[in-house]
Amino acid sequence: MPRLISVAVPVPGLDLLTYRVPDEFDPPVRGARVLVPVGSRTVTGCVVGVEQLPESGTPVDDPDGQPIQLRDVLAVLDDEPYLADAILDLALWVAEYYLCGPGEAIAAAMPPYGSIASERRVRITAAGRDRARGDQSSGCSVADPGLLPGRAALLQALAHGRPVALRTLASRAARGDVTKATRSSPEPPPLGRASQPPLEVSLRSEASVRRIQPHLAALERLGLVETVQALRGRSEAFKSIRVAFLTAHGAACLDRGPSPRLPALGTRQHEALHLLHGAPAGLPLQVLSRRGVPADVVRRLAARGLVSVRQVRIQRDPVALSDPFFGSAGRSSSTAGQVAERSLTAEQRRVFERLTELSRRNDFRVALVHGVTGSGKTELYIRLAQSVVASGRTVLLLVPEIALTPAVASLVRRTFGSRVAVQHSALSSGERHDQWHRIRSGGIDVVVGTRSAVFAPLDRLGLLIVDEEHDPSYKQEEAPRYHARDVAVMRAKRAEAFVVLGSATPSLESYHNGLNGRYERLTLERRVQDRPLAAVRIVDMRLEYAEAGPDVILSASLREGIGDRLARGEQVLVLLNRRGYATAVFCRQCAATLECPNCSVSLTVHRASRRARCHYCNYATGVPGACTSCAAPYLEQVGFGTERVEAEVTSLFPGVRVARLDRDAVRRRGSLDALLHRFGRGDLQILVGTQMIAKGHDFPDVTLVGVISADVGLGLADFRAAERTFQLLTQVAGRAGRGEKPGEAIIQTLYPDHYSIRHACGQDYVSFYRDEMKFRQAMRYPPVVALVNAIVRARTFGAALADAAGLANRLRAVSDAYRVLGPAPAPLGRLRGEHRAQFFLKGSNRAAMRRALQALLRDQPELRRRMSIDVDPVSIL
DNA sequence: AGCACGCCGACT
DNA sequence: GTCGGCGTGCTC
Repeated sequence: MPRLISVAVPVPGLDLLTYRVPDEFDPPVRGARVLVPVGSRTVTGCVVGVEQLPESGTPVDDPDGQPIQLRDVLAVLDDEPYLADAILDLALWVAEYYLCGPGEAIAAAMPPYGSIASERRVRITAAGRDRARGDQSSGCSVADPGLLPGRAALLQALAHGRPVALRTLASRAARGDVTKATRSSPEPPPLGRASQPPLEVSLRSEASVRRIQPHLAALERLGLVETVQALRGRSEAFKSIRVAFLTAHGAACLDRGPSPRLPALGTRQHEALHLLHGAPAGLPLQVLSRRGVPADVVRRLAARGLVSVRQVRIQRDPVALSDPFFGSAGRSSSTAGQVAERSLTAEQRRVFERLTELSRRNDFRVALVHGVTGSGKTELYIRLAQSVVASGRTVLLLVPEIALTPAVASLVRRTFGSRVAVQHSALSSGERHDQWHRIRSGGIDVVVGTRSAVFAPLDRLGLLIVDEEHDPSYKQEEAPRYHARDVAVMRAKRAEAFVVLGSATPSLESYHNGLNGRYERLTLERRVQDRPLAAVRIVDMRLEYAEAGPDVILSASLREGIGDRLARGEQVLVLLNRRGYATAVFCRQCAATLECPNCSVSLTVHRASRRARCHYCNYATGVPGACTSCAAPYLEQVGFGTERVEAEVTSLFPGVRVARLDRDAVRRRGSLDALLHRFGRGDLQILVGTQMIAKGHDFPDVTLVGVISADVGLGLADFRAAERTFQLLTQVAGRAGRGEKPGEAIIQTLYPDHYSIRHACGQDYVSFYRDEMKFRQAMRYPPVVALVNAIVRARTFGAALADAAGLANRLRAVSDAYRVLGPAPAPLGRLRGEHRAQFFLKGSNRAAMRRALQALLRDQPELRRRMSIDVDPVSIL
């Protein structure tokens, strides 16, 4: 009787599928990977359940009760679980809680190169080759009269004979304008009303694949090309290097000295033997060549049997590569190397003792460490981790985004040596792969990583730390839309481990849980060494504009403040949470702004690239000289971003060493590290940037932080706008005065009386919490209720709204355990060419909300394509 | 997410 | 008719 397994496949929204295991296979264990057919392709799935075929009847029925013809597993890739039960179960919980498919959630827990999938490739046939050759020899550029030009071009692109993946072919076609050639008329679209805006097709490779598909089908029908299914994936993702060893024979020759039987050894060959003699573990060929022994010398020695060369698997080491302490930058000057020696303040000691006590109970608990910026939280984390590792359990330390990871990682590395692994998105796939396998093999005590590291395959987990737990980057904004902090808490619950959430500005959710007793609240009110918090000064920009005109960017106070610090050789951070040079291009004649053709936002001017760009879909166009709607030449660039502030600072303080830190400036790998390094070393005096500069860096020479337009974001239609603003201002003010010298923050705003700005100036979290909770209570927003956001996409706005209304009504009819709000236009009414409507579910009965949505998706699985559901949304924009 | 299928308007 | 663009449904 055939055995059956249920398998999670990496197909969005698909539930578990059941496959038969052919008798000749050993049945796979839960957590093993299997190669299975799905439709017309082959994918890597993960075994979630192993079952026996029922005695008779139909094992699996489709929704209409018809039995499904089960297919066979093609291959079993693992003898033992690839994903441990703990990880697999955690991923399945994520799928359930965040309403995504099990395969999607499991994919988030998989390392790079963990999957193999089939890929359709096309290859030219003999007949096709004849035909293509005919084209070339005929010499005329208008090829084969029997073939459309596009098809002839595709054939030419395949003429070399090797199978080509569709994606590759499509991009080649897009570049080589194969598809353009298929368009009958080369004339540009008529001017006037451009009803179809030019979607940036090249960005959507899926679309270009789609475009060539029918051409290929036609060529295949003609017998000119054929399709081959090839498995793609890397069998050996580990990196290996070639290492030379002295053989016994070689060693003997050396001992005997110059042997009459080996007269032809050159000096370099001798040298090589000597070098290898001193290195019993062998020497990599790379090292030998650096010491003057080229590879061919080694090869000759190997041919004589004096030396053997072996492939040795090595670990890529991302920490060593990007360790800022190879210089002397950033955190190093105040914390690194001092963790062990420095004695704790009385307050730190009290908190540390309590944390240690809680961690020793070996059960599930959550502590919220609410400590002001600079109160030494990182130090506590590391000491606590030490004590947990000493007790034989492992530690997972989550940090927000990559900006902080290298600094914290190398600090941790200094404490724990090589039993530390790092996981974050800026690592190459190869590095992440290596780190993942190191963790899984059990040689790791501490993992430091960003969001996705919450799935790190650590065993014997004793402690999970979520640093800066309020940080929005813990929320994944695409499927699976999980929140790493909440997944960490769930993981700890299942592993009976201890969780520490730390922040100077806790999320309202966590603080609320602290007050209601679900989390234990521990407070650090003072900075280490009793350093004062930065003095905060508000500059009312309404007064500034009245005095100095509407074009002022840096207020008189801020200019003066910067001048003072520069004179004293101190450093300055300038925050503006908005990228680019100008935020919009505005026509003074017809009042139109230059908008993205695909999204309902204005384009941002980037000066460096001389382009106007959409920050949502990446559409870019040249900055026009005249209005695109009325042709008037009176265009004005309004609003400003970091690029403009950088230019302003440069012109106000000629000769000052200033740099910009935002997503545009650090796109290249390693440039973020380099920039932070230069600033930490004092090569730069001023750093202008977005919220990236606010995140946890420790630069002791920064004594002034300036905030331009503190209210960016307050106007957004997001119920977390005030919380975000408060957090950002408090965090960035915390960057000042971390060394010997006291710090100051100057905050420019149009709303000096807004409570989030007022309380941030007083660095008064508790008052902010109280005021913000009044708003959340009144409006019934989290953490008062649970919130689910659903966005429905459609071709027209009317269709999106109508579909959303239908769904909202169905949900209302199912249960009254929650409220359904909407539908309404989504804040970004148009995104990437699609219209969007949204509705919300609010209620305190999460299970009821989840069940209703699950039922909806079960009954209308086609919705998956057009609706996205966000449980516990962090941003509703 | 792919991928196949089938409909429909445009054009030869 | 044929071509090509586009929406829809399916995947054990």
